[in-house]
Amino acid sequence: MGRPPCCDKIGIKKGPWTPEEDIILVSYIQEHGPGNWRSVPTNTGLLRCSKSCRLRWTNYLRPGIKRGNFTPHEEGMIIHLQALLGNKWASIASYLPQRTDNDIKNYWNTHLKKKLNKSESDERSRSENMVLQTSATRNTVNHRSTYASSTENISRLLEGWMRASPKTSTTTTTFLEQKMQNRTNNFIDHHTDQFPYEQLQGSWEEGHSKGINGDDQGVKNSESNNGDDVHHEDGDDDDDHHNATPPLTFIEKWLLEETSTAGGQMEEMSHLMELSNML
DNA sequence: AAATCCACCAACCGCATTCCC
DNA sequence: TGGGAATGCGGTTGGTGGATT
Repeated sequence: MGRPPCCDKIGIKKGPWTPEEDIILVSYIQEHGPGNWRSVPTNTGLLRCSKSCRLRWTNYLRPGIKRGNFTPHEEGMIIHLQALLGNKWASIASYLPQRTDNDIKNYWNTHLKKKLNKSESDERSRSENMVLQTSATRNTVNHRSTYASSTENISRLLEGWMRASPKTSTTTTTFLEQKMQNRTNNFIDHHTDQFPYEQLQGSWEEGHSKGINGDDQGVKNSESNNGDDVHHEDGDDDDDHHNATPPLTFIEKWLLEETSTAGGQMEEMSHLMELSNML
């Protein structure tokens, strides 16, 4: 709207944050809590715009952030969720509470996209041969949306991932992560070759039309991680959205169903309901 | 050992949305 | 209710370090 970017102001510093700046920002947030970012530069004397402060906090300094390599389970989650939600990184990040949207986005752009492209091109060359041989199957394939075709490739990719992936992870630590891992394992174990994409798509589109989709409607972005080490961001309007208990999205329902059919215990269900409330 | 290439990721930019007066 | 300001989000860039030539 013609508004000059806040970081264009004279005297505003750009570039990598120094440890000193980090310390100033962290100690300020420890005292005042996150939120009200516009007051941060003025109150701390940091030569950074409010936006930059917020970004530094949410993507780097915030407690509970897990850094380093993504586990195969996390990778699988991202692939699934990207197929379902598209490039809604904030929404995807809400399902991987220890990862930031920026982290996930970077990982997708640098690793997963390449993998998928490769598997897609492999598949294309394979399917070209198939098409020549079996024209009878062509119609059903052509009637599928791009959504379906892309998820098929994802499913194939996951097939490889499943086989390579250990059943127990030594890197996951939290209850939440373990639950996610179980969900993913159960899903992979039972449905890799028969994932109901068409069904999903239908329900998803239904959800869309009812307003389940959207950045903040169906999938709430959770800034709260595993509770213990997280300062909840109070005072920020957006956090009100985050605090609200969201309705179960289709994805959550699907994950719950997967778990219940694989395990089915009530205890498990209640844990997952808890998780659903957390998200 | 130096130059070049490449992958990774922190940080920035700009648009969209939400808030507040 | 409208408009300006603040905030959130996704795309993109640029610096850095490791690998390769």
